[in-house]
Amino acid sequence: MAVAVTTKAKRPAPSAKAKAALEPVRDAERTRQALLAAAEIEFSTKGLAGARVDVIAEQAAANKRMLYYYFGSKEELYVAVLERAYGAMREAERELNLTNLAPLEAIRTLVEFKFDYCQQHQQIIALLAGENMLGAAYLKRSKRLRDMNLSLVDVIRTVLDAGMARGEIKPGIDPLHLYISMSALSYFYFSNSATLSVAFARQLNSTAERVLRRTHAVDVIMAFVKSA
Amino acid sequence: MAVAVTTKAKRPAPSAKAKAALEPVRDAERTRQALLAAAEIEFSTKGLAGARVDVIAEQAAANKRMLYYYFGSKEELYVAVLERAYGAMREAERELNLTNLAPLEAIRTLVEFKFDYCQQHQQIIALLAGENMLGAAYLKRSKRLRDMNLSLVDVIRTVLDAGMARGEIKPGIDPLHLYISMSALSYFYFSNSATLSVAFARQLNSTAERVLRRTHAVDVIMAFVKSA
Amino acid sequence: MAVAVTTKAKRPAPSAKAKAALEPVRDAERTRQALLAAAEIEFSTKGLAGARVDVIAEQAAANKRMLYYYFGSKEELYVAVLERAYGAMREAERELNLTNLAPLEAIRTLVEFKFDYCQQHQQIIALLAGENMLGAAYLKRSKRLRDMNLSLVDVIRTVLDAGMARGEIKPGIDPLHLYISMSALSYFYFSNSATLSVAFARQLNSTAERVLRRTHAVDVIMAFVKSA
Amino acid sequence: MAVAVTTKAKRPAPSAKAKAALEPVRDAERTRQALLAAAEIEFSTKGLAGARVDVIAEQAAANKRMLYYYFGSKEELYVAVLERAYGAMREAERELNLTNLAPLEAIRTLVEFKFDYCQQHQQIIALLAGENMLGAAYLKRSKRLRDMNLSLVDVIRTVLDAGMARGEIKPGIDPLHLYISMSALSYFYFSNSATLSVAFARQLNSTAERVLRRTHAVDVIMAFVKSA
DNA sequence: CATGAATGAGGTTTCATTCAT
DNA sequence: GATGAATGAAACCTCATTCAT
Repeated sequence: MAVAVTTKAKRPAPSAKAKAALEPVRDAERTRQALLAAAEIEFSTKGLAGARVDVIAEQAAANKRMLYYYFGSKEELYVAVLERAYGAMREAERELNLTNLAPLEAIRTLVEFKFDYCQQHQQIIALLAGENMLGAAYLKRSKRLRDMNLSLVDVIRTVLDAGMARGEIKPGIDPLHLYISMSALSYFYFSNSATLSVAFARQLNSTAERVLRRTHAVDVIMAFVKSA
Repeated sequence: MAVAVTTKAKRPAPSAKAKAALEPVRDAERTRQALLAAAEIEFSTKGLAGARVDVIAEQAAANKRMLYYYFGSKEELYVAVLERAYGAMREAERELNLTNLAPLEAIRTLVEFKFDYCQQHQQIIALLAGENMLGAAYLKRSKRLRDMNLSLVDVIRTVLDAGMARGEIKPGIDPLHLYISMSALSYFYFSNSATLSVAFARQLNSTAERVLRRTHAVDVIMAFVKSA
Repeated sequence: MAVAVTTKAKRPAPSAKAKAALEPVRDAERTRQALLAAAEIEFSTKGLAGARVDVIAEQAAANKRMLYYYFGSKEELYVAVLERAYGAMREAERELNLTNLAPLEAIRTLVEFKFDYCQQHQQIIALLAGENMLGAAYLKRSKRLRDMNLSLVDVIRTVLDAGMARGEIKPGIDPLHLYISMSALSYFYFSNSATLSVAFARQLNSTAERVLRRTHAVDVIMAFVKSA
Repeated sequence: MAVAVTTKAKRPAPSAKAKAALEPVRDAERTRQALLAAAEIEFSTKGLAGARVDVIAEQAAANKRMLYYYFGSKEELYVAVLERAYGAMREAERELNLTNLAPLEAIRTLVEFKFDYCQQHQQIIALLAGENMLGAAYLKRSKRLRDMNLSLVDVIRTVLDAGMARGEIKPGIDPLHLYISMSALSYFYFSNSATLSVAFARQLNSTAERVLRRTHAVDVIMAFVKSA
């Protein structure tokens, strides 16, 4: 979804003339992006092993050969998808500028952001689920991904300290585990909604349920961080 | 035949008569269980699509044909694994007898139970992750699994009501979402430990880290349910 | 040709009953041999790169899957073919017992043997030609082949020494280069008969021509070794 | 365009006019030759089937499209390579002027020439080996190659007759088979040096070994032709 | 109940070749 | 003359499954 938009945004429909002059790539980039987008869907719904190269090519309206032309192999395409999705998530986190907000406001914002990002990028959740099943083998392999250090934890630490100084946030909170909890409350809801819905015979994907969940997640975290 | 000899060798030679009557049954069950155990590992580490029938048979020290003899197909074996793992988890939850405890104690117990169960059965987490990627297609298909209704939510509701009556637990908590949060705080930590460890360059699987996490999970939930 | 004979020789048409009892292999060995035989033809006429796995399977009246079942990969099958052909050649050389003959007789016998073996196993010539184009990469890789040390050179040395002692053979002949020359005179005639026939517009494969060549090869070597 | 710039850079900037007229032709020929050279290496090391069009183009620093532009197809390029190499060899033989030499000197010269040519053009040996595996199919197909009749045999016949007349060369030698033997003694040594080196655990490519071989080849042939 | 051999459908990958610029 | 992108056929290989014993 967001991917297609991003891609489109890159080429502001050039005139026929301009195109001839400025576009040395024919449609290389477009094809690449189409393959990535199709692959993201395929990998996130079927996993690395279950994904089919033919399906990806077909969905990208590209030739199967192109997939190898641009990415080398199914696995390398998978890594490319992972890198892009993971990188985008990190990038989004980095752009939050939480330190500009009041501490409690920053915490609330982050929880809501996590929830919204999960909702808007459910493929990433599935992608990560698959990657975790494989022991993060491909994430480890990718230099680009390993290097994306999560400075967000530092930001959280700063926020917690500021809140403590103000007496609004209780002391002794581990910023990493707080981050994990904030992620967990949203991620798990989306990642396991299928089995949960069956188990509880309650449609957890509904809009009403989501509103409920978002509020709940915020409440849980806020109750935890506030000083008594 | 050589086959019979091999089989016999496995345990103290019983009388010829007893052997004819009892042995095949027990060995059959043993083979079945070996296949299930091997399959659980294979499916939970590779997913349904990535799992290999040959590997399962080999790991079970059984013949591939037996797999089909007992389970019919790879998918049916997968469902059997799922049913067993999921059923066991439900069974464990049912045996908790939370209503015998004081409300806050019951909540704490449940959170700790969730954490401990996740830790002790990490294959189930991976299994569920895979199943969720597939939209819970097989869980839906299994009559046995659909019928395992989660009465635990009712138990939680009862506990919450009792706590409210005592003034120990704040009102307005949705028992289902509380259950999801309790699960999430432990499940996510285990299910995503591989990618989280890479992302934060911090070994989240260590014993020290686990102790930390368990306490943290309890703290988060307790802070949330307690009346202000 | 010889291959098929060898294979057949291994199973003296058992009665239906005996077969059931004695053959635990179903047709494993037969299938393996059929694949090897078909592969030898395919590899020797098309080379490793040009050979087609499908063709080999079809010619062996086997399923393509069996090829991988027994040999693992096209390359490993190629090595198996090479090992068998090369090993057989060495074995044949080893069985010559040249030291029992008078020196000059031994030399003549060896030249004639080389010629006859080349004629009877022209696939090996083509196989070796292909392998040499690849820099003997696979021959080097095969432990079995590397270990087949050519003691024949030692035999030749012994023969030359005996001949010198008798005054029948001239001194100073390098046994290795003599062996290479004996091989060359026959090998080259067969290995290059296709291009030579075109170049000289003379059908070098004819029986008449072969008789001529055999005599010629013997004459050249005998003239060389005899003391003046 | 960038292309023109690159091209220009290759040599001393000619006048604009001259450039338009002369450059394309010369560069065309240069590209053609680069492709032929790269193809010779590729075909001689991998064979027709194993050779890769991409590799040839890349090694020639040319575009793959050019390969098709100039040669039409991989096979036609192969034939072009074969024609060039084979033609050059024949041409070299033709320029020997053996009839100007004394008979025995002529024979010796030819053997040495064969050896030296093999050593200096080992790609041709590999090329011919590949072509022979294919039954000389492409050599047959090429009109140019078929027409290069090997008049050398006639020269040899003349030399032999002259030698016989002088009483220096023994009678009854078939000039074609003598030619084949002279070729064989050198060709086989080079064509099979890879497998021979492995088989005898002796590095046959060394300079010392080559000197030995050259002398040996001459000795063998001279011993054969000389009248007793 | 158990096993090794066999199979066909389908998966990933490679290749020579051509198109559009 | 030259180039990067694109293609379809076919190559090698894998997999779940079944047969014959």
